[in-house]
Amino acid sequence: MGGGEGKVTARKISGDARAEGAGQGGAKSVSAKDVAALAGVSRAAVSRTFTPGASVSAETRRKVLEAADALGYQVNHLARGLTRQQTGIVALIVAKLATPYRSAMVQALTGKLQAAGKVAMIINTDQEEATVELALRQALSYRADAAVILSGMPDRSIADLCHRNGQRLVLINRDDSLPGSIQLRVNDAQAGRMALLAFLRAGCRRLAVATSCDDTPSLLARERSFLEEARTLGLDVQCERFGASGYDSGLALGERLLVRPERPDAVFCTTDLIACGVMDAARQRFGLSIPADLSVIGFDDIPQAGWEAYQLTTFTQPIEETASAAVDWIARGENGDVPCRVDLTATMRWRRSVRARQAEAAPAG
Amino acid sequence: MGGGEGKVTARKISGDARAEGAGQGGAKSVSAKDVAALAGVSRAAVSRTFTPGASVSAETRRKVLEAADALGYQVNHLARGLTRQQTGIVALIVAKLATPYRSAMVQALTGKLQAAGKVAMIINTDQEEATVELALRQALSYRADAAVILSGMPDRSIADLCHRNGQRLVLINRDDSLPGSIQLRVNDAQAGRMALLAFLRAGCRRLAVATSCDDTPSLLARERSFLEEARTLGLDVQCERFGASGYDSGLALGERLLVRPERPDAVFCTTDLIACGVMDAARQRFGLSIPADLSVIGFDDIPQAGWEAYQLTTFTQPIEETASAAVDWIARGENGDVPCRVDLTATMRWRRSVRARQAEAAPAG
DNA sequence: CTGAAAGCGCTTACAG
DNA sequence: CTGAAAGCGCTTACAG
Repeated sequence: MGGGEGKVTARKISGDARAEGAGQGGAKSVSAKDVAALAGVSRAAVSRTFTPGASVSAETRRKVLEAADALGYQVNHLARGLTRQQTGIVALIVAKLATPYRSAMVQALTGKLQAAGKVAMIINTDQEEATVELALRQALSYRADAAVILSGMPDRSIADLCHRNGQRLVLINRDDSLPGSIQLRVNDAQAGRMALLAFLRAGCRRLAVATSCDDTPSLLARERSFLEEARTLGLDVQCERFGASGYDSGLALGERLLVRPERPDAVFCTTDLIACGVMDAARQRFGLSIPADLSVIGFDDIPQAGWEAYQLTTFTQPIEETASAAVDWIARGENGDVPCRVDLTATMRWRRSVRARQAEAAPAG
Repeated sequence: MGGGEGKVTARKISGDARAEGAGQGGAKSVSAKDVAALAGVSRAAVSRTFTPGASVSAETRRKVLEAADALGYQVNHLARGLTRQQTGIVALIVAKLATPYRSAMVQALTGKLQAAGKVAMIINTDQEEATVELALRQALSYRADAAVILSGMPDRSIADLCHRNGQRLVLINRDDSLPGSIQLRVNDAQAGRMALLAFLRAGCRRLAVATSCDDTPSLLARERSFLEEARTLGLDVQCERFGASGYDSGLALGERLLVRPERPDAVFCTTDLIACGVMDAARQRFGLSIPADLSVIGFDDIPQAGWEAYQLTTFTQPIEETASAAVDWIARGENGDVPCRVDLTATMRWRRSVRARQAEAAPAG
């Protein structure tokens, strides 16, 4: 399964002797018992030394710490998790992790989780389908205190299972709300409307939206709100939908849209990646110039949107805020039978892909 | 710490009752004992049912499975890890996860780990410095079977601690070799030489390299090999070094290089991100055209290198192969007192940022 | 094939 | 403050 082109050459390195320490194979690690023995105290004493707020005398503590250090002792969080009611593990369930937006979110989440004394376990759902359920079961197996769902949507029964087992759920931009979970949402719908208005103010009249076939709640909300606002204003919008929401789809979408007789002069892309593709198609394949011939607005504000070659006007995802809200809720650990919802806002980031406001253009002929 | 601009509005959702199941707070999850009771068998029987290859009669197995399903039982991997000598957890130690190359590696690693029945725990070392050691200690706390180091380099003493505790180390593009570890390396040095030769064949004569101040082994090897090969051939190379290895540094590096009186006609960038920055600086700030006025070669083959706006000639990192090699070694679980090394190769990917071969140019005046 | 029992490494009332 | 003991949920020889 791992094949590919890079040639692999393995060889043993002779040198370097073996580590001084313990023998062969899966070495047993040092336990509290060992430390207790060396320090001349009880196992309980060493446990207390490593439990913030437990009562140990300074002297005992010193002896324990010394012995622990000498032995290289680390408290075993697995065993601790078995005893206490929580493990400190939080599962991040995610597909297509290498995408700019996703990886930024995962970076923020792992960093903040760490700062809060938790640790992230990542469960990759790229593989087979219908795996959100499997992922959640795996999280359950490791007794994760919580699971953060970045991709896919668990159905009710598995969510209930999590809830029954005390595993809390945070749903990022998913639409259902589930018992014992928190739902983090961004203002996708508002963004769609703002994009439309921005185009109109710029004097654009041949409107289009480019989106993918991934029907995530966010993408749908962006698309629909743009369309609805247009309908309200009695405007026509050409809508093209294709593939996954990546750069390549953007390229294809750009081609399809720009080849039309009624060539759009503005396109709202539900994703920055799509927008970059659309821009490249416009420039390289149609010789168009942006924003003079075509205005583009994206969503996400991935790093590439700010690159000189794009300078894309877009909506910046509140990644830090989202991650903070998730981690705070997890760390707070309230009983959470009542579903909770937090609304975050993606704010518009003006760059140079929308032409400057200009007088109402005469209807293009 | 998590502040920022997005406005946050939280509110409770009233509806939806509470889940039918267990009561308030950190619900206790169902254990093998519960299943055993319901199925009318011993705890050992349920354990065996979930242990591949253990001996259970079909009838017992059926009863157990039925009860387990009814109760929503999941074996507790933490408890299992306590008993068996391994937990199935592998720690990924990484900084700057949101970078294209890093996130692709993490995606590959998590996917393959999962396929091999392991699970990835990610330890983010963005925060404070000197945290590789802390990260490794955390991995030890969770009794990770292995730790994969993508960023930073642990010093000898902590590596020994890992080894003594039976935690195996995989080092991706780090230069030291450590006991009980595997070292995965890519042919950076060869790449540097190939890049130089490619420029020469294209007729470029005013050579430069653009790199960052991150002194990772890989970056250094790429830079040095390019420089040395040039020296061997008696050629001069302008070398510019700046910041971290991202797009912004590339922009700055491009400016610094292109403003020089002896303007380079070829620049080898130790990273694709830097290359994209250099290309944008060349085009947008100097009105240069690529490859006519300037040839560029990068390294990594991140997705953006293939975007129409760049079409960057680069070296593609053997990400899948690297991840496979790492996971195979981890899964194999050999005793590993002897350090092991695997050499992978990044192959050159020709695109359009190097001008076509041309007759030896008359020495530019 | 199956169950009783010991053990993995920790924590936490419970006495002192 | 401190230790002995029970318990967290599982697995694995050991007998049967």
